Amino acid sequence: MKDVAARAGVGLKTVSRVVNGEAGVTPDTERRVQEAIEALGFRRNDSARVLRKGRTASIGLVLEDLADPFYGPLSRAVEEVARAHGALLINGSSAEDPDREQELVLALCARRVDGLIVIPAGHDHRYLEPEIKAGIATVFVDRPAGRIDADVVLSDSFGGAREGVAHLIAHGHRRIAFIGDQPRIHTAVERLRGYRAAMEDAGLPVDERWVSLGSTDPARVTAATEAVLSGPDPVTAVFAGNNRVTVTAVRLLAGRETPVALVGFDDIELADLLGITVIAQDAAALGRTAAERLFRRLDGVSDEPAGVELTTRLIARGSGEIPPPAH
Amino acid sequence: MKDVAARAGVGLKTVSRVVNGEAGVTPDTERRVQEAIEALGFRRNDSARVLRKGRTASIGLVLEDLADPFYGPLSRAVEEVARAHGALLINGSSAEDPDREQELVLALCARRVDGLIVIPAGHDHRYLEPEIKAGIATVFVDRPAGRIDADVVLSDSFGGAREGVAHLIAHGHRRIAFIGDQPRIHTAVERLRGYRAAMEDAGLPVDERWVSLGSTDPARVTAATEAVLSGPDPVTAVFAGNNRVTVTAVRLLAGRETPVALVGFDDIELADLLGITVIAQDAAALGRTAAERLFRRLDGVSDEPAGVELTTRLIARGSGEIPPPAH
DNA sequence: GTGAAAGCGCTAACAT
DNA sequence: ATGTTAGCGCTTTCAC
Repeated sequence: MKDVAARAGVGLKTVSRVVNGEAGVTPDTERRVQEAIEALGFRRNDSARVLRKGRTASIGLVLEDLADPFYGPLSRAVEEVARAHGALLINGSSAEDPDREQELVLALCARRVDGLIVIPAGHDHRYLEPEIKAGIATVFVDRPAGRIDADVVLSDSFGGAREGVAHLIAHGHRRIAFIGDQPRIHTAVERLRGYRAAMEDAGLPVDERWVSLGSTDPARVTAATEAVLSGPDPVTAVFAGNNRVTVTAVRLLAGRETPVALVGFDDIELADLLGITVIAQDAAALGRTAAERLFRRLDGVSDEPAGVELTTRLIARGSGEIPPPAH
Repeated sequence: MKDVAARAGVGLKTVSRVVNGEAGVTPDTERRVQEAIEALGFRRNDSARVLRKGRTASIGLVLEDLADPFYGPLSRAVEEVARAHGALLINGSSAEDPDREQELVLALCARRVDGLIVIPAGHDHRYLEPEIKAGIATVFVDRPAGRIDADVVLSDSFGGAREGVAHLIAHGHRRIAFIGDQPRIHTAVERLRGYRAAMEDAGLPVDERWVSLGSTDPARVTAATEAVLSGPDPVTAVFAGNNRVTVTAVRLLAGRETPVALVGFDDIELADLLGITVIAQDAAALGRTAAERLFRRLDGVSDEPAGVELTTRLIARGSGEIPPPAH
C-alpha cells in the first residue's frame, strides 16, 4: 500500500480510501491510484486490516465430519448465510473427538473468528467461557452445549423417534428394535428416549436386548441388527437411529427372506427408490437457523441464550409399512 | 499479551517465548507467565502473528457445492492433510459461477491464505497470476485451470467414460445415449469424448439425438432421458455423465416396463443395493493428492507445474449388464 | 535468560 | 480533498 501511494504520488490514506471505496477522492486521483494498484498487482492485506478493525469477517464451523452427507448441506447453508453477511467460513471436522473439537475451537478463537457454530463432540464447554466473554458469539447446533449457557438449535430427536416408532406400532409391530449411535451423543439418547416413550404410550414392554447403542461402523451395526433378528423371539421391525445406521440396516435387511419393517432417522439419497420410510430432518434449515442466530448476535442483539427446536417429518415409503409376519 | 507481561512482571518477549514454547525461559518464570495467562484468559491473537510472520497457516478450498456428496469427502480429505500440516481450511462454494469463484478466490488471497485449492468454475484464471507470483501456491482439482500454467489433479474422465460405454457395448448395446452436465464443464466434455471414442472403437455410429449436455436439474435430465427413450428407434442403454444425472436417470428408469441398461459416472451411496453399475472416482484421493501437492509447494519444492491423473474404476452391479431387448 | 525497540500493513483520528 | 500520526498485537533483532 505504501508502494501504491508512492507510485501514485499520493498519501497512504488516499490509497486506503480508494481501496475501501470511501468518499472524498477526486475521480482523477482515484484513477491514478487504481492504475498504481493494477501495475503493482496490489491486494489489500486483510490480516493487517483485521488487526486494526477487530473484526475478521469470518466465522468458524466445527462439525463431526464434512464427508457425512448430513453435514454437507448443513455446512453449505451456513456458508450461504455467512456470504450474505460478507463473511467467510472456516470448516473443521472434530471426528467426534472432544479433544479435537476443543483444539479446533481454540484455534478458531486464536484467529479471532467473529463467531462460532459448533456441533459438539464433547460435553463440557466451559473452556469456551473466556472466549465468549471476550466477544466470540457462539451457537451450538444439532446437540446442546455442555455445562455452559449458550444458544442452541436442535432437531426434535425425541419427537421424531417417537413418531417413527409409533408408526411401526400402528402397523401392527410389538417387538421393535432400536439400533443407535454412541450413547455419549445427545441425539442418540434422545432418539432412544423417543423410542421408549412410543413403546410406553402403546403399553408395550421393551426387552433390553432389542436396544443397542454404539459405533455406527457397519460391522457393529450389522452384528447388532443380526442379534435382534435371531433367537426364538426376534423383533419384527427395526428403528435405525441415524443415516449411517439406516444404510447398513437396509443392506442387511435386503438380504433376508422374511421381510422386516424399518424406519430410519434422517433422510438418505435414493431412499425413495429403495422405499425406505424415514424421519427426515432438514439439515440445511438447521445450519441456516444457527447461522442467522449467530449473525443476529453479531449485529448486537444480546437477549438471553435460547434454544430452538426444528420439527421432523415422517416420510412413508414402504419399509415402515411392512406388517409383522402372521404366525 | 502486554497485560500478561505486566501481571507476571516480565517483559513482552518472555511471554511470547512461553506462548510459543520457545527455549530460554526458566521454569519459574514460565510458571508465573502461565498463571497470568490462565488468570487473564489470554489467547494469542493469530491475526497479529500472521501480520508479522507472513504465513497464515490456512489454505482455501473453492469448490462447486459443499452439499454435493461428491465434494464432501474431497473437502474432508483436504482438511486432513491441512491438519497434518497445522493449517486450517477455509471453504467456499462457487455454485458453478465463474464470477463467484473469482470473488471467493480473491477474498482468500486478501486473507493471505498460504495456498489455494480450486475446482474451477470459470475458464480464465489469469486473474490469479499476480497472486501466484506473490507466493500463493495454487493447485487445481477435478478440472484444469484456464489460460494459466498451474498444478492440476484430475480423474481420468475420458478413460472412465470410454470404459463404461465399452462395457455397455460388450453387453450387446448399439444404441447408447449420453446424458451429461453443462458443456462448459471440462469433465462433461471429456466424458462425452470418452463416449464417442468407445462408440468409434466399436465401429458404431452416434446419432446426435442420443447426446444431451446441459443442467443437472432433474427436470432437464428427465426430459432429455425421456427423449432418447422414445421415438421409433429408442436407445437401449444410457450413460449418465455424473452423480446428479445418474440419480435422476435411475428414478426415471425404475418406472419403465422395458428395462434399460445404465452406467453412471461417479459412485453413489446405496448404488450397491439398487444394482447401479458405475464408473467410480475416488473423491478423497483427489482431495488428498491435491493437498499434498500444495503443501509440497509450500515446503519450497518448485519444479514445473504438472498434472496428475487418477484412474477410475468400473463397478458392475447389474444395471450395466442388462442386455438389449431381443427384437 | 531476559527485555527494549522497531516494524509487519493497515485504519481511526486528527490535521491541513 | 488529502496527508500525518499513532497504534492494533505480535515477532524479530539486538542489546543487556
